[in-house]
Amino acid sequence: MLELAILGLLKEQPMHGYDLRKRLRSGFGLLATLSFGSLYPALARLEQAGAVREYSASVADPLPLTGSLSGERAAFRLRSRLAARAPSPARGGRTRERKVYEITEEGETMFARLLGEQSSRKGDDKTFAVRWAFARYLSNEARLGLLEHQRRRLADRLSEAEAALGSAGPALDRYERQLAEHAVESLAKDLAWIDSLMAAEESASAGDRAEVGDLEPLTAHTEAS
Amino acid sequence: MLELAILGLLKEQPMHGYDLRKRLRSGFGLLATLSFGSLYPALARLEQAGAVREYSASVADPLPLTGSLSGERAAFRLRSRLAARAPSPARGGRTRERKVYEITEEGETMFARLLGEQSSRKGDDKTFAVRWAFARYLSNEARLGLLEHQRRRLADRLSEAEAALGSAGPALDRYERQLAEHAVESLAKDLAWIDSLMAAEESASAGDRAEVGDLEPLTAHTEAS
DNA sequence: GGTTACATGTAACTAGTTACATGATTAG
DNA sequence: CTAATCATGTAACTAGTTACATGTAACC
Repeated sequence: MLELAILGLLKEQPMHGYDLRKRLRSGFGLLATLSFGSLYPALARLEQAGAVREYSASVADPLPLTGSLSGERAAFRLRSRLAARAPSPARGGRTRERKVYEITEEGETMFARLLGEQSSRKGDDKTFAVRWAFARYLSNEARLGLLEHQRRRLADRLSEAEAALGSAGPALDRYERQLAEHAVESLAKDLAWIDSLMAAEESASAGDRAEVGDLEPLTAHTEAS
Repeated sequence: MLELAILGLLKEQPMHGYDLRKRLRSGFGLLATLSFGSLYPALARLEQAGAVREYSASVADPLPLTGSLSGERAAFRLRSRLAARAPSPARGGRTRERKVYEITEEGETMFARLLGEQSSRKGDDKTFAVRWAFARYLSNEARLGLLEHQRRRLADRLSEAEAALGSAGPALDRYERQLAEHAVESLAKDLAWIDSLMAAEESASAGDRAEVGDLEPLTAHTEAS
């Protein structure tokens, strides 16, 4: 899952570890506690597997993290600029070695595989969150499949939680009951969220097929960005 | 955390592994996927540490999982009954070996330590959930401390998530935004839940001190079970 | 001159997972 | 008689964590 997230971020833009961690922590709320102790080994594994390539960089100007250049082109320009640089940077520049990673062709393949690989064992909520963050790389059908899968998981957990409240309910003390009730509420809300995403996907899909007029077309194309 | 949950359940009643797993899966929504591969090693570790004691049992009548006998007394009666049984059970009885575990004095101490140990590193939501399930074993102050700790964690994550939506918001695609917005909503809801628990604790605490009349005493003693 | 943020990594540990292996009991 | 459920366990693996170790650069 961490691999998927790293590859997805590197797909947008080459980055070094420290920035990757910042993006991972803020971008996906659920990876909020990611530490270097897991990030760097993960990068090493990805490099070993040929999914990312690293070039040591000693750059005077920081990487354009807020830049609008997209993917491959940004990487290419950055490499060119780095290659053209003198080995000893100007005084006041950032001389500390930074390993900048970029995704390879193999990495792109791996990313696609990890993103699509939904039926297999892996399936916690964080994994779903990471996949959904990169849902733009999926086909409409794959997105719907992902949502259906997650919906089933949540529905199962919800009925288990409801059953637990129903059967063991009277025997629970106030704290256990507070916990069980909150679990049910949270799951119900997550489920409703998934349903809203599915509705949005379905109307977007209907819109794509230019079938306007049967599914409240007002909401079909108000999607931003 | 698994250790804490196991000890907490065994504190109520001796049990064997299979039942322990059922209780863990249904009782705490968050341990829903617990597998034997982690449960049995955990029991072995606890036994090694002297926190639980095991007696091989070959019982014809199933353990009274729904029984109303509490803790020590139930364990005592069960042991007595087992000791009095003939070694070869009647035909049709349950001859399969079942290892019934019970908590020891050392285990009680360990449970108390694990339950109170809040400031240390451990701190995911599941850990909080397990602790809250056993909140009846904590003092009023300890309960409030636990809630305050969890509140701080959630508030931090919420402001991070809000900041991410605010700063990176415009650059996010629709899927990333859906994710970020849902994260903010979920965290806000969890935070509100913690606040309601704190309010309930504070009024219960006020009620305990017999200071009626200053904190809307109507809600102070409506707590169930 | 000190604190904070940047930057990379390793070692030991925590806490689980899936897949496999085995076998008894019960319900249809 | 066969499938489901009960019951216990091991081996190999996954995916992280904290604590340690090291140093640079920017800010005040």
